[in-house]
Amino acid sequence: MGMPEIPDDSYLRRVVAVLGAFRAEDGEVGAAELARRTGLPKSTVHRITVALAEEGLLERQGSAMRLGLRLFEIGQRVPRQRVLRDAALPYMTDLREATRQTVHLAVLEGNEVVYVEILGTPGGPVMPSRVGGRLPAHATGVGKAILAYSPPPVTRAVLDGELARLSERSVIAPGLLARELAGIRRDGVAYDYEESGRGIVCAASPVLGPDGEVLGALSVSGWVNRMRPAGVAPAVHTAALALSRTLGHRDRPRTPSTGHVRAERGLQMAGIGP
Amino acid sequence: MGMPEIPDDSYLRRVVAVLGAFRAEDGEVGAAELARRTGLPKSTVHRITVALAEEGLLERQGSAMRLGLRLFEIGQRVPRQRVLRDAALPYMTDLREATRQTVHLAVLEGNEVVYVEILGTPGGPVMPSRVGGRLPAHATGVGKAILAYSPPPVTRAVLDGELARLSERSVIAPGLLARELAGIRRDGVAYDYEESGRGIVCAASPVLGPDGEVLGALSVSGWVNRMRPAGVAPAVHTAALALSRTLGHRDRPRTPSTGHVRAERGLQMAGIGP
DNA sequence: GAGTCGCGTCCCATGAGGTGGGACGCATCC
DNA sequence: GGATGCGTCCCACCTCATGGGACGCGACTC
Repeated sequence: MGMPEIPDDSYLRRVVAVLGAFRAEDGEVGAAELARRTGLPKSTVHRITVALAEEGLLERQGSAMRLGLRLFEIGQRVPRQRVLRDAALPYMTDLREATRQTVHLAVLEGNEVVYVEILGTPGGPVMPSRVGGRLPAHATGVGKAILAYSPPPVTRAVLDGELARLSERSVIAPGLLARELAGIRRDGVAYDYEESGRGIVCAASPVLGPDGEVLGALSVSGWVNRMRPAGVAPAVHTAALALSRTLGHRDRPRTPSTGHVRAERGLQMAGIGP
Repeated sequence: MGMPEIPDDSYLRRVVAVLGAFRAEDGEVGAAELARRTGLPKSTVHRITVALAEEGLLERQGSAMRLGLRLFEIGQRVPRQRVLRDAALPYMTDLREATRQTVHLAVLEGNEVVYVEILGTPGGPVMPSRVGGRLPAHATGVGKAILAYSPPPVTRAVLDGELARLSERSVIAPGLLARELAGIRRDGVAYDYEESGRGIVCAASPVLGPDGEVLGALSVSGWVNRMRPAGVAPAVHTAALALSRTLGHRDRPRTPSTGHVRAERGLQMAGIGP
């Protein structure tokens, strides 16, 4: 009866668990705290942190430790974010210049979006988003834009999963969300009316790759009483289309099932680099 | 005779070696290529990459693999870059606005600087620097600014180490470099006259923390015939001083040995928060 | 079409090394 | 002084990483 103590061990899993135990807010953390967060024996955490520090992935200041700079270096080499960010940055600055609002660039990972770059504005609202941070895809503008152009299995997984609410206006009804995604596919623009946070609205558009696959999304966000989503939508849409084109996209954005998709080749946007 | 085959194994070291084998330029890499770069047996690399993919640190597209988005997420949580970057960004945009040149933010790691943030300009030169990339500290403006305010042992290690040349004007004479660092301590500004790359000049100033310890450096770079380093120096110096003040620095920047240094507490800039 | 090369994958006997409960010293707090 | 938390270290057990080699595959060459 019952799982035999979870056979799911392996050294690497524990190491990653320790690294993942560091939260975005905290700087230095003690070994005991890490043991508590990971559920690993104190002794094991101690040994792992010592080993990680030897490799430079962790920095030890006496007995307190924090994530090492080497992790930042490696993280900046991740193609999914680097290629997209490098290509998108000029368009993002244009977008901020034109709209005077906060500009977001995000990609999808599972049921969530990961923010790759954010260009803020001096007087803008404090967004719940952080570079490298995650938010439920269904409750954000960028997330809905990506989901609308994702392969059916991906979209279905989100619709069938748990739809958490970020604010009282978050759309958490699967049917309603599915219908909204259809509308986004038709317009090429997704809206967020205070669904990700109080007082924050947003317009977003998908960024498509060479084979019509969605790579991420751009968005413009601002205070509900200082920005009209429909007003900035053309700018966001245009910027996303232009960015898609520089990334090699040829067709007009359509339903993923339409068009001549060469799915076998995958993203293969490897050689774009410097 | 000679080293007995390097007893220096350990699983973790190999795992980190595999992750480090990914270069900034390349997107997807094969297992055989990784084995070649790391010097590890093909069989070992295969097993490690499979394990890494299970943890999400690597993404496998068929048989090709690339660094996973999770590494980017973790990398963005590294305090050394996050706290500094968040605090510096406003000053950096001001600096770019005022000078219309490329602005750099970097920290020291060993004998090299790691670039934390770069604000480029449309018409500016292509710099050898990349966010998350490394360059020899002694051959860059930011590097010399940091070294000038670093603890003696750190500076000595660089002076005694190998001083590689990035260009024909790189300062690679230890004595000359030491004298230049003394001048930087006096002025609060470091210059780079085509020492890091052809046609590129730069002015840099150190960013100091609460206890007078150097956290990093700001710089402004541009074409040698379109920017006068001495002209932008006051702006860079001012921005660095202002940034240092927001980070809790109280005294005027002096030689690290001067002033009431409370070194025991270390950086401890943990709680500055999100 | 036979040969060759490089690739990713898988197997398996060996032993290196990760495991974790527990002990220890040390601070801090009541 | 007792209690609680911390980081560190030890050591007998046994899991699991090791890497040489075999295999199938596709892409070339002669």
